[in-house]
Amino acid sequence: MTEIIKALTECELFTGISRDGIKSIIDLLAPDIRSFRKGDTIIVEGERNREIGIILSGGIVAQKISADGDASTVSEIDKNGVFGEILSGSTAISPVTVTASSVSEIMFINYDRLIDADFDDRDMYRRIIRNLIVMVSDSYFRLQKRMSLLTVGKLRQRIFAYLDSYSDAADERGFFDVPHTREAQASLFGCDRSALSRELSNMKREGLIDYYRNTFKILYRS
Amino acid sequence: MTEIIKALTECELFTGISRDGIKSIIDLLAPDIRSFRKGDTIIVEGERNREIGIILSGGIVAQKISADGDASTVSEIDKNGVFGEILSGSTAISPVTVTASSVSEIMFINYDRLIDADFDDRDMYRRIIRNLIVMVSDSYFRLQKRMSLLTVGKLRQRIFAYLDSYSDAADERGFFDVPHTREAQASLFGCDRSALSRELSNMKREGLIDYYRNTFKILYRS
DNA sequence: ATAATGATGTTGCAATTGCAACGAGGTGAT
DNA sequence: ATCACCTCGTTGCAATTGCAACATCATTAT
Repeated sequence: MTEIIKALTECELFTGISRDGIKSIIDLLAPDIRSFRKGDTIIVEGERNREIGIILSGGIVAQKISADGDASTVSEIDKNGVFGEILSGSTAISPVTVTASSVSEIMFINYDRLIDADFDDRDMYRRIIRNLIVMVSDSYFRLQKRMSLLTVGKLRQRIFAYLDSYSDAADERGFFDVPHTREAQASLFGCDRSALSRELSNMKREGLIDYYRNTFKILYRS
Repeated sequence: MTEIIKALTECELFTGISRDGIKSIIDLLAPDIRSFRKGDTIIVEGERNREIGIILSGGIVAQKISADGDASTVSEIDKNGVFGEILSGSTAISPVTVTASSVSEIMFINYDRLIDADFDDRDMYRRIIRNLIVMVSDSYFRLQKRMSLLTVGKLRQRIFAYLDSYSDAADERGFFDVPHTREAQASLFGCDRSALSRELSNMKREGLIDYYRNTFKILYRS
């Protein structure tokens, strides 16, 4: 039990709440804790879901099953991560199927029970509500930012927009790392991996950027 | 005052709350009501915002000002609509500039004051919180759906995905209307208007769809 | 060291799409 | 009715991108 509470202190939903506070919340909400083996289904695409999932150990993967049967991964979340919180609060049905990516232990907080709970400490209630709303709102803006990467005119502009967003962390020589593989980058830009490699080559040849694998440097911002 | 309350009953944030309830909320939160002339700035891109705006009359437009100075409209909201609620609850700065699209009267509810308010009626508080979260969560899924339109492989698939989402409202002959101009559709699909017109022609010629202007019919789903 | 595996770079070719320019139909104001 | 304006369709051409196949470079296991 103390083990669980310790894990929850690392969870965004409980930001700013003490261990004692978390303990009292657990007592009040009596959340389910369920175990999953790798590949077990947690949320089914097309169904409603009113549980906020907190990953105590292991991880999950959210996938969309296309009409022709193959699964495309939408997001992966690991220990201390939260999932299902946006869906719980919405009127929508799940756009994805969620499965365990490894042996996992997950705590489920019922959304309605959370909202309707009678907290003695109203400030603590407000704090959780604030945390919950921040998580959903920030997700919205992250998604919006990702979308802007997809809609900017040409591949080259998208690459620059992407590199810009990481260039803050450049070292004294101007080099910085990006966290995605070429394949993942291509998916962010909505293009083919080879098209991306090709355009990166072009930009290097034209003297606009320098790079090796995942380390980049912007030489000239067209 | 009764006029204002009547307007607020049409507002999503107050869904399920009686007029008396709305009145007591107004008394408690003492929201600002400000007037704007067409073109007046309400929210500035890059700044924080902690106010939920409710449009009592008139309308607003949210725009992104690109580096080369021209403004692209991100969204438009009219009477009884709400804006700024996602931004208020997030840690983000505004990605858009919001201006009045006509002479407008707007009520601003301070986010922190709303969350921290001491409601006598806790159920009413919960109701507003629920409404607020539903609005943000649903916005997330709307955005996600729009993004999926952009990322699906080919233009033709995107067109089908788009038409599908409106084909529920088909009449007995299978025709249905869509609410966007070609230009707006092209923007949704992230393509050129002429490319869209061309592909629509192709699909008509191949016998997959029939259409005239904004009225469509799906003949054969490839 | 060698082999196996995975990520990245390169390239030819074909298909898709962007761009620009123009024509046709529809709508509203005068 | 005429004109101005807006939306939509069409088309030629060039640029971009997708696809597929193969080469190179790194990393890890044996």
